[in-house]
Amino acid sequence: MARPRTFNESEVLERAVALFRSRGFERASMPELTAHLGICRQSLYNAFGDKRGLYLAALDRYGAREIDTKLSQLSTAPSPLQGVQTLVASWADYGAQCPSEGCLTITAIVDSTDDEEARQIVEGHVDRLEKGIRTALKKAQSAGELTPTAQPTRLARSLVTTCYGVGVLAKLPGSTQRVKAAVAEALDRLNSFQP
Amino acid sequence: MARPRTFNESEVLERAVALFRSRGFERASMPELTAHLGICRQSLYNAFGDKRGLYLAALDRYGAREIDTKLSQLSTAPSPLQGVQTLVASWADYGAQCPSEGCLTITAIVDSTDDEEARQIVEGHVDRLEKGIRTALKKAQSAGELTPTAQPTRLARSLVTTCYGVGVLAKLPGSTQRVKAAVAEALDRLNSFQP
DNA sequence: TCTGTTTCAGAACGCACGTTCTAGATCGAC
DNA sequence: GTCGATCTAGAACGTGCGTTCTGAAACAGA
Repeated sequence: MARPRTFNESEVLERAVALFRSRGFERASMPELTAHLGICRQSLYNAFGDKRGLYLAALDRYGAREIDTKLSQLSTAPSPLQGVQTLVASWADYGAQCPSEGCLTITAIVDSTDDEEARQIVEGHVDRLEKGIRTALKKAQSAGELTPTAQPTRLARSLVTTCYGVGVLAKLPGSTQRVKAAVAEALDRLNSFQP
Repeated sequence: MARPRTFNESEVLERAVALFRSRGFERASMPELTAHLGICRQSLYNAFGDKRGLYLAALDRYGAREIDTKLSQLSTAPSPLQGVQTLVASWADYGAQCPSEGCLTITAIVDSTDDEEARQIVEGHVDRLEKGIRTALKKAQSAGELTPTAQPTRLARSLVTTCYGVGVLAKLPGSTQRVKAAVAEALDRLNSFQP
């Protein structure tokens, strides 16, 4: 009876993510969105309610995928500490990224301060990243990769802060060296707790 | 012949800074601006050209004042190292700030990616902060407050990144502990280079 | 084939925006 | 007092926005 959806909602969402990343929520207009998403206005409204609904869905999709990617570096590493090292080192890649591919989470933090729902979505992603790092650091400590004097919780919190600092400054073309330095310092700090 | 300006342009600019901080560039509408600035539309256009002109002026004013404040902590301290320590420690205050008082520099970095002029303004401020810290660290090293193994340039770059990471996460209500941890870690890292 | 939903293209809606214009009041300089 | 620029208040401009509506085409299930 009912005709199933013909367009791929997941692909549409990914394209929305891309546009929101490069244009932001306000500047990404509905005409632009429909053009890049490959579906007409009406289908978009049927699927996501309105522009903000699409944005929240894109925000959640982006954050989940981003954090998944980061955390997978922890689980696939030979050891917990090496996992964190790999993860932190990978942040240096942000320095070489195209400015139009900035972190959507950071964008949302900055200009969705008055959108409680958006805030909760991004806060969830940040928390998840921090938790993943903290867990890995605790494992590393238990495994003897870190000295007992290391403070996994504090370290994890600090590393997350560095991560988002890198995410912001990477948007400034002249910050390549800053990003590299921040990553190098974070790694040195981490390694200073090795026995 | 000519009648001098009656309103205080400096005060107007400060009020513009406050509104742009809490609302962002796009959301701060002209009616809102004229209401909060205490001058009428026409005067605003005469003085600043247009909305973007006012924004750039506010951005520059904010950044200059912000960096001035930070750097003054370096110059008034008993020693170069204590100056940096005081400066870094003060970033923890961001954690307790009202969300509507976020860093305008960060806002500009995030949603003025395609405004070359705005980008240059904020890049100048970031550079100035980094340079101030680097100079202080070099002085500290020369004075024997830091070991010869410390790398002032790299440290300064890393600290600036931490500063802006703190600035972003401070906008998330649940980040008080993260901000504190980042500051504490940065201080520990700094102090680890003391002879 | 029929039926009912989805998709499409595009027109149309109301609204808020940044900006410009008009006209009168204000006030320092001459 | 006169001149000329500045400030005020408010109407009005055009534009682009998000959204809704219209009607026809596409297409899966009965």
